[in-house]
Amino acid sequence: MIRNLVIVESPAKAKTIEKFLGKDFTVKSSFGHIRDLAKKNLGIDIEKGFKPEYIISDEKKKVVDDLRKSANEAETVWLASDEDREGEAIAWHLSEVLKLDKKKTKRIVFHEITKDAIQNAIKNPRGIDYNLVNAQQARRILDRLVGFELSPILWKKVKPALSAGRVQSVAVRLLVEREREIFKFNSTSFFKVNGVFDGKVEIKAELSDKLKNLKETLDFIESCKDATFTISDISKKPSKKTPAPPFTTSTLQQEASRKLNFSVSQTMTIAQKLYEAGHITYMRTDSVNLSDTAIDAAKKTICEEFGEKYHNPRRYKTKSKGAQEAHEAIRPTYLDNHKITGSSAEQRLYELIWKRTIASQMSDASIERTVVTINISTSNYKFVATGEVILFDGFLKVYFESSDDDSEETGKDLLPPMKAGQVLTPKEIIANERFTQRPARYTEASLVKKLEELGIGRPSTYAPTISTILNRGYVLKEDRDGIERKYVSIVLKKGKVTKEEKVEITGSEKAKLFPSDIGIVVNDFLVEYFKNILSYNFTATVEKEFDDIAEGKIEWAKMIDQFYRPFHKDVEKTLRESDYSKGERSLGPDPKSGKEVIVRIGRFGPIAQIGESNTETKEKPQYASLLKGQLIETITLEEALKLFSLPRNLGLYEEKEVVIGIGRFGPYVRHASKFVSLKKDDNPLSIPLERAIELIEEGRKKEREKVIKVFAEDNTLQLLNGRWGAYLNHKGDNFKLPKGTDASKLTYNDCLKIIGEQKPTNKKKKPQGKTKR
DNA sequence: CAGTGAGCGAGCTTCCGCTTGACTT
Repeated sequence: MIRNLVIVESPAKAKTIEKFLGKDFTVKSSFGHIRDLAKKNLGIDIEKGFKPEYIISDEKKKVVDDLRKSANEAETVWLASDEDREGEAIAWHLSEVLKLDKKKTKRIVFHEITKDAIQNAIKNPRGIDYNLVNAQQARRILDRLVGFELSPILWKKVKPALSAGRVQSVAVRLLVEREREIFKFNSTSFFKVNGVFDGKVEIKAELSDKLKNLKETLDFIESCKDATFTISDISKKPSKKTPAPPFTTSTLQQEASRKLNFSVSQTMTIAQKLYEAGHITYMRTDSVNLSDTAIDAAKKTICEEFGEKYHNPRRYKTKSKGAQEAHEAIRPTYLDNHKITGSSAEQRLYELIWKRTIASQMSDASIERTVVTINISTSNYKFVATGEVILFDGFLKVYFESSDDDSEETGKDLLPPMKAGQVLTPKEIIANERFTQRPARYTEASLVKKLEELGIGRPSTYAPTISTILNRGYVLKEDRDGIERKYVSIVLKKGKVTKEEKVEITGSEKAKLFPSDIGIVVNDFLVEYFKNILSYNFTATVEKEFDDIAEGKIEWAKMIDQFYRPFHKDVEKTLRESDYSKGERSLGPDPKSGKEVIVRIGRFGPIAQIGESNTETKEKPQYASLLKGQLIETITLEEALKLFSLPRNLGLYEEKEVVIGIGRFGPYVRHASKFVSLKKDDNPLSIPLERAIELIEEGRKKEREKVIKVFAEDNTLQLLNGRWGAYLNHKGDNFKLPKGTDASKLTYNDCLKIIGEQKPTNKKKKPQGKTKR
């Protein structure tokens, strides 16, 4: 017999709460939403006022059955999901699905997981807020309508199995537009002049202005030969630095990316582990709020470890409006725990969270900036030396937030004592040609930051959204090598001016997001026909209306109707009038044949094509796939023509032809009817025979190592080496080895046992298998 | 490891936000 059943969203939260409530209360979890719109036929009856059809998915049936059983037994059911739109909807779905009797059902919310807060909530129950529920239903239905009406248009007009949605399509748009800014960007050069002056310590100064061109720079450097350098002014300015607020999902993803090189999904998986182990508070939150308990604990830790003057209590306000303070910021549950046990990634992420939280409750750092101005007797330009002294480190003792732009660090060293009027002797004056910087490509984390600024997506969806646009092939996450760039360097040393041309590497990228051709074509198509939904403020606009529904100012079905009618008209018009979209672009005539060279999206990806097929003359065009990194939008005629040199015969090896080509899995070398993929750095257009042979041999070695053991008793049973280590193969079925098995020691009987006990891992998905995002 | 939308053709793909496992060749 259960007297009181409390239902929350997450099992970890259930466990914590149960401790506070005593034995009269049983706490269970709904594991998020328990039902959703049916996937067939939209799941919405548009004719009947957008009536939603909700379905409990197979995975959730067990959870629901269990909850139903407990609810029937219970005297009182307490629905304790979050206070926001989604949480209210969860409570409502529960009350509907479990057919809860209103008299014995109570809705409660708490803002903090503490004994007091929870007991207080129990004392102040309320009913379900149907306006809030309706706002959620409107959000859900709008997203379904947009996603399930736009995606099929893409299947017909671009390519099957593509997708579009309120969030993902705007994310792709951001990347496409940034890439276009980069195409268009024209870098201009200027000269930056640095002076090094003698002193007890070297004094490094920078010319206050950038010089426009080479002539001006040479004139200036010449003029420095006979110049006197005098300190004209020394000013000292106090300044301070303030700690960043505690982590939200988005800021945690950004810092873990910058400081630890984690992808956003890695960060979330590790944070989930920390949460389940009880080390940190909930990791999906947009709140920067710390509980009173946490603020007190931080005070204690800071005072004990660093002293009272390092402590400065602060309360942070979440910028995104609304009553979303249901969650706290992401923080350690026990602030006196500096470190935890766990994997190295877990430890590092925990430490980051600990430092950020502690720092947010520490004093400002106070800094003194010294600016020394140095006059040049032969010029109106001035040198400026900047020094920084930290007078009090404050929060900097534990933590400093990184920033995205990796601009060159300017020398902010300690300056030696100096006084105005002092004459300085130049040791060296260097003018280097510099270039204006193109806009930066997005990383996963900087894209999340941008989406959050636009109010698009939620903490629980940032990582899945990135996976979606990667999985659809709209976006590639890649490293790119930089290119060499020449620059001029002029040095004045010991009265002599030398001019030199130097080379630097520029534009290299690591783990950056690049839009693909398909991403660009889909984006352009959607922007042309659905400008409204693709606009950056579409979400903000509809959010306002959802808020109005939540406040009872408008009726949800009316809002949806007003959106849907014009939208659906656009959908029909687009299906009727738009052309098949393959991103075609003409590059001009082929110098050999005079036929037109075009690039476009083909059935299997972007291709270049010479000539057109002609049914009368039975003429067929030539085709060649584009290489990785080449885009329809930017490829030149010369680059495209080079692609037609594939497949290319490099010569003979062991009396058989070595051929380079591009296939389904990218560039390959073929030899004796075996295929080996080229490595990332190999260019199929220029790879030499020796390197190809190297790859062939590598391929042979791998194949030799692939088979660990074949059993004499049954040669269809093999132990093989795969991407994730050893596995068993039997007549085409694969089997996982139990954890910690030493593959080389397995006997025939051991293997038979494994096969008997396990299901093959490579079987086709169940017909009703869940979709992976 | 081909092919580069017609031209036999069923039925499928897809959204966003809540939550965890199950699972990966």
